[in-house]
Amino acid sequence: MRKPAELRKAEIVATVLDLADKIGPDRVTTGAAASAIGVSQAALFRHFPTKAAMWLAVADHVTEELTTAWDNARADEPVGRLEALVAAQLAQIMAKPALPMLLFSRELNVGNEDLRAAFRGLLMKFQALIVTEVARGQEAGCLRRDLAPADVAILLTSLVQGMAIRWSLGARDFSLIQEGVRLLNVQLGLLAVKRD
Amino acid sequence: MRKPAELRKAEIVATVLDLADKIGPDRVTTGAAASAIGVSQAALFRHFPTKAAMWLAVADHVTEELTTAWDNARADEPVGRLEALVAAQLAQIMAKPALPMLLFSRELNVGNEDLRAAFRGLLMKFQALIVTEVARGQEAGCLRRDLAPADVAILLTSLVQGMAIRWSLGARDFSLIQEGVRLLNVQLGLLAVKRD
DNA sequence: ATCTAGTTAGTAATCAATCACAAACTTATA
DNA sequence: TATAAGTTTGTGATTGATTACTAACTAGAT
Repeated sequence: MRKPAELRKAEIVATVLDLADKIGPDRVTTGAAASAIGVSQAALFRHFPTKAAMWLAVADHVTEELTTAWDNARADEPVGRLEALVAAQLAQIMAKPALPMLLFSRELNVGNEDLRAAFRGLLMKFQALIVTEVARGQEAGCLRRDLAPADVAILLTSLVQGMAIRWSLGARDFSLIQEGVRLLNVQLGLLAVKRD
Repeated sequence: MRKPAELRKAEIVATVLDLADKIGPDRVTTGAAASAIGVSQAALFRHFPTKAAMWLAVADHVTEELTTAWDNARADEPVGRLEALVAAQLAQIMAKPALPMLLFSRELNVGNEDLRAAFRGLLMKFQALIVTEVARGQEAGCLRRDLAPADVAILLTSLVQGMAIRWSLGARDFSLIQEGVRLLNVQLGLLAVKRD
């Protein structure tokens, strides 16, 4: 079945990401993706010059999705926004379990330098959002002021990554977002100004 | 050059791990390993029946190295031991950057279920060591008692993993062990009983 | 003389990418 | 409106490279 190129491109991107979830990023061959879509393997190269270009398109798509998820994580207090940001990130990882694996995939780590740069940029952007909100929380007087915002941000984003790894490598038998938010609140409790 | 099988086996294991550091776990082909050693590709199959068996031997080797590193991380107080354990872990990762990547490698995640089990066991063992030491620290009165040791352990191991990811994806332009221990102490400061 | 650790020279499988070509859609003109 | 011309999206067959693994043979030490 013929489709306009725009639609087909989007379909390829979605399928590559979906297959990456199911069988792992490095197992996604052009043949596998094509047969999952229902076209010939050669058809993919009508829309992308190389397989690396397909992955870059996937990165673009993920960037958009993550960015809007971050934008939608609103709250009136800085601490609430921190929780919303982390929850949004965990939700995205749950929905697309390939994301953590992609960071260590062969595709990203060898040969596809642009893909690597794209995802590094994403992580840095998230980190920057957290730093901003931590600083705001300190100014508002709800977070301890004796720690550098950048250090606090590393503690918080590390928690996200650590939870993602536990969930990804394990049997995925717990709710990533539920456990993640619970432990985030444990950490935020440690970071709150002491009221006693 | 002929070598006794024992030596050659060890050489193969070391070379596979070393190549994994340099070019990534999934790029280590039998041909690449063989030519790095200086023998023909077929020679490897004199010592291991399959490539998967080579990786299992690598896992055994890593298990031994990590275990002795943990054993040598001694200290008289629980908090000092926590720091020593984390420092030892970070040092191992710095020395063998393939370790985090291996967790998400294709080799481990598809087909080689034994390899996956081996590394999952290693992670769980480390986690258990941390839990034990946190509980001891709480009993000794140097760590806050209002948190579950398992939760605290997740915060600490997540920090290790988060730092490893930052270091691994970035330009590896900072000392993983130095920055890691610094941030560990920030976290441990948050967990210490308030003396004021 | 007999293992033992090696070799050279293969195999079958898998993969990304290319090729000539065909069908379906679009546009312009008679 | 009908149709010719051109463009877009597809296919099947194939290629060349790479891979893990095997088979048949060989040099050297005990």
